[in-house]
Amino acid sequence: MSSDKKTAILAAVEEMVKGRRFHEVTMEDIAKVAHVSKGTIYTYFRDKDELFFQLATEGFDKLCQLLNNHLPESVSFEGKLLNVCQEISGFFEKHKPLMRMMLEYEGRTASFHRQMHSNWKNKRLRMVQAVAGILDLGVAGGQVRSDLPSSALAELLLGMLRARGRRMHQEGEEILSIKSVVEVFLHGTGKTGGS
Amino acid sequence: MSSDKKTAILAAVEEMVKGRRFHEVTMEDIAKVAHVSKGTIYTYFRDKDELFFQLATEGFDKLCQLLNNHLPESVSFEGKLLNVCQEISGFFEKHKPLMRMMLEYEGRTASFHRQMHSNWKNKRLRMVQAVAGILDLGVAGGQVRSDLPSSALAELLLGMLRARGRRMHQEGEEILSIKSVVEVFLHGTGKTGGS
Amino acid sequence: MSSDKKTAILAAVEEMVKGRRFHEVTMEDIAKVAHVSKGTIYTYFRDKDELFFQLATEGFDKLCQLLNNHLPESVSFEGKLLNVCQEISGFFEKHKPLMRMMLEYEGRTASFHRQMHSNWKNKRLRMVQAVAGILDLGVAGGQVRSDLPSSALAELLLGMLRARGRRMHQEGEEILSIKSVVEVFLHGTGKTGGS
Amino acid sequence: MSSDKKTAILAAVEEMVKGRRFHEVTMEDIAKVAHVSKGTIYTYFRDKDELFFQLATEGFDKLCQLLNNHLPESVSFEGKLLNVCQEISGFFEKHKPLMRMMLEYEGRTASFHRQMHSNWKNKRLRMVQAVAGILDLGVAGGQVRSDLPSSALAELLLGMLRARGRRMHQEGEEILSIKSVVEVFLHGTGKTGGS
DNA sequence: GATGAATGAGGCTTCATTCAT
DNA sequence: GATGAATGAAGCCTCATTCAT
Repeated sequence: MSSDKKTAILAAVEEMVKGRRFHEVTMEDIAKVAHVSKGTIYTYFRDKDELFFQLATEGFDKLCQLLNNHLPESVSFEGKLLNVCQEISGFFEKHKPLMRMMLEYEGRTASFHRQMHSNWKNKRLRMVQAVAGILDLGVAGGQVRSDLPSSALAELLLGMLRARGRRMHQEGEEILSIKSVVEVFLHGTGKTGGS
Repeated sequence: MSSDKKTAILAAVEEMVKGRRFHEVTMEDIAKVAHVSKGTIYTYFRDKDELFFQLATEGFDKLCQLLNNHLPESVSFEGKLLNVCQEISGFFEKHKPLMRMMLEYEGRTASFHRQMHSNWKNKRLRMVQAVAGILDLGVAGGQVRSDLPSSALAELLLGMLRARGRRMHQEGEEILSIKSVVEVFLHGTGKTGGS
Repeated sequence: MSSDKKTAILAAVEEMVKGRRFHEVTMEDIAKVAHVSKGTIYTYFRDKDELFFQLATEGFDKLCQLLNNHLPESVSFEGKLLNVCQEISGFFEKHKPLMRMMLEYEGRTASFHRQMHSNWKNKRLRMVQAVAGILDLGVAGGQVRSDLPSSALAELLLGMLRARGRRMHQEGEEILSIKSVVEVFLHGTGKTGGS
Repeated sequence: MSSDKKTAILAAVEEMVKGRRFHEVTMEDIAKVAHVSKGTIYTYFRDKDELFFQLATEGFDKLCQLLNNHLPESVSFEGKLLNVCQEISGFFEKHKPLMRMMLEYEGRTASFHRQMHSNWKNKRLRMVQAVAGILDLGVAGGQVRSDLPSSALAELLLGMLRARGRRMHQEGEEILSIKSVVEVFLHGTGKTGGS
């Protein structure tokens, strides 16, 4: 039951972060949306920063879980990779404001408890490793080059997916499919790169 | 002379945005760093939001200027693209906190003057088009596939560069070079993708 | 058993009042130090004010008890008075923070239950009377002047002892002994005042 | 003009401290009584503690000033001492709540800026020395014993005056006059002590 | 009786903004 | 145009108190 309230609070923040910046979301409003009292928030979170940080961190956890649970949906490596990218993109889409928030924590060394920062780095690393793990399958199978570290390639792939998520829709129309992104990632933009 | 103060104010904000979030940078501090009075800031900017927004917007302008001025430094398309990517990466590196700030404005439909938002979209579009313009050279020269819109590819490339900028350094060591990123972009990660 | 808890709570407050002011001692902390739950405190005390007030009041009771129990330790009046003053000083020393707290209630007509205030006055009066009772022995024996009310003289003596307690130690060294205070009280500061 | 507001704020606090404890006087109320805005208080005082502390400290200053200005009102030492004691008592009477407040700071080592505490000790010392200075006249003139430090005697005298101030009035009637206190101080309570 | 999670009024403080000089 | 003292709305957070278990 106690965990109920914590969940409700986090959900409220995630909801309110849409279209608002950190300082535009007040504890008062969060309490109202979460249907708890202001004081209750402080039972579960030391302060506003920790609350937001925990939400951001949870994003990584959820994504990791997703990646670990949905791996074996295809036999071929390319199929697996596409599946994974679709999951990731869906997650980005669904948690867009959360993602934005998480980005805001990037490189923020100051203004945070030391423990928070290391926590952040660990969780992010684990998420990237989950993607790199998929790419390693491709390396083993000979479909992915081995001269570059798979974690670095994973970062590039994530960067592409994020870029796609940001801009690849216009007035409801999809400009660039996930399939295309994966294709570009695997074979490049060169003329001969088509499948 | 009046323009001097405006510049000083913007410079102060850019300086202070390092490691601080919007609500952690106060008008008082800005005035102190810019060596102007608090009231003077309001001579040049309607309010704090406009001040920050103008700074973020200026980032795009500067990058556009950079891209337009430094195009013809190489003869081959690949060389040109590498040059451009190096410029962009350098810019990202130099203005990292600014970039983070700009991200905060992404997808923010609410809480902004209507004019601000359209201004933002225009400037960003122009920046992407500047990159896409380079890619068009490659399309014309046959080095880049034409079945995907060049602006979309430009976004992907920018996403990769940003991802690299975020994580590709560890303890001073470069994990992934810009050259590698361009290579992956042009030829993909497939085994045969090497140049 | 129930009285045990009440005692523990009062002891906790006395402990915590050292170096902290009323509003710096929280019910939460008291509960923790007393090893009871927050709610339990309200079983024994109506509210925080009553809790603190009862502690302050207890101080007078304890002192009265002390004075009544230790009277007949010397035959001569001067000896008795010295004994009493030593007891009082020791008590002041031991319960210094409590004494400070009690001062806070002096002259506080507002913000208190009517009953509290009269309770306070009664207890204080009884304490002063205990001291005046000793002085009456001196009056009867001809060692103390009778033209001034003994209760008034008792107040003066208490004031001197309190002043001594506050300042008469410096880096462990005793500047003014209790004996000297009693002597000044009895014979004044005049040149011929020595015994 | 700026000093005007600071004075008004301090006056407001002194007014409000009557019958209220520290935590019962709110910044909101102070602002209201002083006819300034809440924010203005923070232009002149770092926080609530500093505000109250400065008021308490000012008490010593005022008293010192008083003592230094009113010395030469009588020729005889006894007359001078009586005059001084009357000044002090009047001051205690007038600033009773302030005095109580000042006492609350006694022995409070924790919860204060280090500088505050040393400031406090200095000011108090100077005040006691001002009284001791008078007593030194008596020592020089042979009216006051020299075997006890004059500063210690000054503390005792102050303690007596404070005790008198606290309790020597009852329903408008004066129980113990200042003259009597001085007399007791000079010649003691012994039978032969009368002047 | 005991507990401690929940409450929410209210405190302190900050800070964007104004405006008289 | 420049200044910075003054403003006061509004934010974060605390903590005395209650009450269901």
